[in-house]
Amino acid sequence: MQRDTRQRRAIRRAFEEAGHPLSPQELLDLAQEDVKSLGIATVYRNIRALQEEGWLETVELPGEPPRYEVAGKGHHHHFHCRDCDRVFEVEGCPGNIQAITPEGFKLERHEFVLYGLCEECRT
Amino acid sequence: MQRDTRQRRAIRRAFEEAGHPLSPQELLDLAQEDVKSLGIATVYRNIRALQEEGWLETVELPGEPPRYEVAGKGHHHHFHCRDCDRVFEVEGCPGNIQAITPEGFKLERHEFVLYGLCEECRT
DNA sequence: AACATATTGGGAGAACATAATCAAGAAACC
DNA sequence: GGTTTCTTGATTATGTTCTCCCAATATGTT
Repeated sequence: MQRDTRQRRAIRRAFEEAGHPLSPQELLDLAQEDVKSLGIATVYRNIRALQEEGWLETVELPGEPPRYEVAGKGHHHHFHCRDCDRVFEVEGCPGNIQAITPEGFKLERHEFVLYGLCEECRT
Repeated sequence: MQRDTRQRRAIRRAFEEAGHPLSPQELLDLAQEDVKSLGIATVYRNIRALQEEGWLETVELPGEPPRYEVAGKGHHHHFHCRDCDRVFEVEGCPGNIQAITPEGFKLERHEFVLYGLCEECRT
């Protein structure tokens, strides 16, 4: 059976407290505040386990290794800060996507990525 | 000075005839129709040269290695076919992007990626 | 507390994309 | 045509991300 370890708790907590998608390295850094001995292998292992469990979802952005976020948030997009490199959630969705889909193509889903400076880095 | 080689001609021609972004491997396959001995190292070398020259631009899509397309096309987005894995250009741009940008964030640019089936794969 | 076993940490290593190396070949110029 | 030197092709190396392995450790159970 699945055990409730300090490491797994720290990892889950990091996601909940961060409130935005985390890369494995970001996750390691945050979770190490709870469990300083945490290793990167454990991070990857738990990311996989939490994904299979349906608790985590993958966030893929152009030219970036995957990040992960807590699942079940409903349709949203992401904002990537070019300064601090963090990714934030964006509510809502711009207008008529079907309208720009090429003739004859079947649109199934879409991703939208905003770039710029987050509130903190803007100053 | 820069020499005009069969390989370089084949690579340029592949981009022009394809009319959509190419991965290094796709480029190799296409350009080998002209120059069967073409090697992957030459492909990467010429991609870099053509980029520095401003003739090529990088197209980054989520979770994918970069593709490249002929530069100077003006603002557009991309459609990724889940079946044939090819990427196509999409004209136009959906509505009000600033409207969904989080409070206090500075929006500088955006990417938009459509997914589904291209005309050929739809059948 | 003692046991059974899931989990961890750290290092080795697989997988992938791309860059460096270098001898051989091919453009450009005389 | 001969020479110079840029370019190529094949191989090897590199960087990155992620997985595997295994002895040591921690958890849940009795």
